[in-house]
Amino acid sequence: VKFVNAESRRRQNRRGQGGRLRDEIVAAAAGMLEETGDEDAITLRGVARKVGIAAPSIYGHFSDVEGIVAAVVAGAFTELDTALDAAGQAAAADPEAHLRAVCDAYLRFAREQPHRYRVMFGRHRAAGESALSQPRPAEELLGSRAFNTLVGAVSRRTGTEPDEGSFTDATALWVALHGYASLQAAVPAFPWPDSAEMLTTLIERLIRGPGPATRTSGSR
Amino acid sequence: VKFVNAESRRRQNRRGQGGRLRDEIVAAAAGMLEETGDEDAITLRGVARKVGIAAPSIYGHFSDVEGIVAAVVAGAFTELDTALDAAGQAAAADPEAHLRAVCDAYLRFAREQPHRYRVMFGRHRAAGESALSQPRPAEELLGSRAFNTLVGAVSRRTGTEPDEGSFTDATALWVALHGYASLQAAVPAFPWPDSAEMLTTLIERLIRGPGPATRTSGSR
DNA sequence: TGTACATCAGTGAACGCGCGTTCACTGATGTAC
DNA sequence: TGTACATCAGTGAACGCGCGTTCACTGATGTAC
Repeated sequence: VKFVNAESRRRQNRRGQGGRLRDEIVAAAAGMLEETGDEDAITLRGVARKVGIAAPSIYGHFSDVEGIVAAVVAGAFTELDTALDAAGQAAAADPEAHLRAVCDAYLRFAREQPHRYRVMFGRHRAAGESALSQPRPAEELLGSRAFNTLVGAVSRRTGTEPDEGSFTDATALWVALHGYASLQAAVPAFPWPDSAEMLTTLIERLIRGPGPATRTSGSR
Repeated sequence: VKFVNAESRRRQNRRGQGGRLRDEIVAAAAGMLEETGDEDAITLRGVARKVGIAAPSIYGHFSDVEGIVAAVVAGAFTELDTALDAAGQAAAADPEAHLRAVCDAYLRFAREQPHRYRVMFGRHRAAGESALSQPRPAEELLGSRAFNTLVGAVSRRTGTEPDEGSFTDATALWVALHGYASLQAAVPAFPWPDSAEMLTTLIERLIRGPGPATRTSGSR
């Protein structure tokens, strides 16, 4: 009996192509998105042209253009996860600096790749889409690792185990970070505070520090 | 001398058309956007088909499809302004309820017309675009009336005149409202708090109440 | 008041273009004997 | 080791489609005399 199973049926990459062409397609699409600023500039023929292959060659790797965009988005989420982790580890010593570094990395990611960031969160997914029909766990979890990094940073800062409170805090912080990043890109004419100032305001107000959990929140 | 000036050169509407057709075009485009969820479903031929006119008839009112989208966006901003004002006036008595009503109206607008809302703030405008070339004051100020309504509601709540502090507070609140509204639409699988709960959290933490301006903000 | 004329909002046919997709194919790679 | 064959990633030509845009036009409306 030879090594015959589902695993060994996979084709090996020929002459460096195969798996590599797939990556080149995704990279070309990501480049076109960031250069043109328009996700509809990602066309099957356009991508093929940029990669230097014939248009039908795409079909060996993606069944349609939506699949390419999905791969671009998935790659961007992986990069975001990595960026937040790296920033957090670089400032692991001090909980306050740690949280701030993670938030700062989030804003930097959005600022440096505005269009990829926009496509990550700008397309409205249907509510039941991921749950019904095909269970696509990878897609369902997109961004959850980054969010967990944020929850961890928040709970370290508040000096608690990750719990409901740090989840609520991290949600509020995420919402504010996303709002700042996307509005700043969409409405550059607004007199925005710079990101350092904004981060100070948001973290100070949204995240409970360690110690007694009292908070002055208005006179009522 | 007859009444000859720039004003009187304007054509009068023929048989109810003219100005009315322009409105029908914008309404059809807005409907297509909200129905399909895709701003690129707004094509010149598609809009003409929906209105029931020949495609070239559009050119009498818009020079290109981008002009139609711009009109849809401008109309949406006017509606948002109106909605926030109306909600504020309906709850004018109590400053806390007033602010909450304005924020609630903002979230409701985004929830009820998710795609129009997305297009309002989802397209990245170039930084110098509005300032350079053609000065388009109307476009430059899109959304500023709604923001001013928010600043006013915040300063009433904090019991101050609109100043730098209420501007900062309103900015933080806007950022959070936008982030919540757009992320909820983009990532419906996330376990979002409902909007009442989210509003309570955000207003409580981001807006200073009246009275002594002390705030507990962590131990450092 | 009547008539000839100017205006102009909207039409219908036609165009060239880039798109996604299909199809039979090519030719290098890897394998069975 | 050598040879015939199977595999399959990628090709090039061709298609039908919806698009934006042009052009000469139509026909109702309003106006000058």
